[in-house]
Amino acid sequence: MSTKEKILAEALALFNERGTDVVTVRHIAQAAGMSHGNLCYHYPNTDAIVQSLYNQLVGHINEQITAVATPGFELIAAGQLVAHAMEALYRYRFLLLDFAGIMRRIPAIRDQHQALLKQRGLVFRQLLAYLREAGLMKPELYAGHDEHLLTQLFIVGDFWIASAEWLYEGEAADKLPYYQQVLTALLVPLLTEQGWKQWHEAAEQSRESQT
Amino acid sequence: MSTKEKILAEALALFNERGTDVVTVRHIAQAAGMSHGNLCYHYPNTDAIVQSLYNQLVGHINEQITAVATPGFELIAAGQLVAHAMEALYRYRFLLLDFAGIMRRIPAIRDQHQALLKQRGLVFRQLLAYLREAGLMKPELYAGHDEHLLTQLFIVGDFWIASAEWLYEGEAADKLPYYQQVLTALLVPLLTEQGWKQWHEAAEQSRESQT
DNA sequence: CTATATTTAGAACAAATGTACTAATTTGTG
DNA sequence: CACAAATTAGTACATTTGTTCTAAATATAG
Repeated sequence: MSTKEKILAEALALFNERGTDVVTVRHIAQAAGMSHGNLCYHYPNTDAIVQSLYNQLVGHINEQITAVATPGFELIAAGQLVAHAMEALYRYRFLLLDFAGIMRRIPAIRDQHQALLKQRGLVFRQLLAYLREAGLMKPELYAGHDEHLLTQLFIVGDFWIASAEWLYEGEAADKLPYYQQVLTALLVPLLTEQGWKQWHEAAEQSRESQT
Repeated sequence: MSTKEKILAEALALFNERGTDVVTVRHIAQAAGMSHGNLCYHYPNTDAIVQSLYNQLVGHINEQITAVATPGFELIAAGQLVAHAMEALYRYRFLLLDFAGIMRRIPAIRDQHQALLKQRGLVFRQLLAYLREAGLMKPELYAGHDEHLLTQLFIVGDFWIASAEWLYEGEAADKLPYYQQVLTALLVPLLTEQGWKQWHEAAEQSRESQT
């Protein structure tokens, strides 16, 4: 493991445990077993480290998107993608736990994240159109409901982590599957009977693939 | 306005604007036009101020609950209550924007908030039971969906503020009504036809009362 | 091997911060 | 008015932090 990788790994652990606002270059250097002078040679300050970790996360998620992407959209593939994305997000959870502070301090990340969500919005609208075309989803409940649903998906998709960190009371191993269910449960009431059937089949197949 | 009130007011403005992690007793004292020595006489540190502001918020919301509470549950009253609570939450938005940092730093607030959400959970389950008894809401979609819905309501109910702060792109005046719609849209797909009708009437009445 | 570039450790310094303390001022009360 | 309690301003100091700098150590290329 290179020095830079070591720094990022230790910083990630500290950020997740203590929060970006209290972790300093000296803390990270101590955890990584090096002088803080050396650490500042590689990364001038903690913001640069946060930026690198954010890039790592986006890289991981993009990798998974290209790995899972198949010609012809499949509900099962979509489920796997969401599961992988949520795992990655949880490994870098400090980014969303300290969301406001990071967005304020590091404008580059703020701009990137806003762009990311705009792109996600486009993909989601395509997904909705496909599901309706295939007769799997009901038409829009009222004018503007799709927009509301999109916002719900963004909020739950980003901030389930804060809920998981402070309010979840179940088994640790069930945590991520539970919040994946919470997220998909946003769509379930909007499925047609046919969509409901297909969703059940996909859920069973994913359960089989786990065991 | 007493000195303590002045301190709390200035601290609230600074916290909302800059975040709790960068605002110090000296900043607050300067904004309030007093020495930081004096400020520390009233509140030993910023955490004590945050705690007081949290208590203020809970106080405001409880006031509104008792003010709106009427014998026999009314959907209109519930809508007003949600609107008022969201307004109060938005005035104290730093509490939820810096959620993780505050929960970590101030265990008393963490415990209070966890207790608050447990209580909210009980009220919500009663609400669901009432709505189903009155034939306004469909039965549970699948075993465990009520639990998922409750988690969705908690996440959106707390973290719509972060979304509103960084991602909302509409008119500022429409911000709170928009997110109130997003929140209620979690329940709309679960209403029966009768519930749908009553919800429409309530929405019209609230629109009339606004003008 | 040797020279050059890279990496590392540690010192140094200014600025900011939390906290405690003192003395002056104001307020309230008999 | 007198006097005690409270409020307020300002000072002082140890600690932490970001940042820069120097010199030593290590690695790399010719």
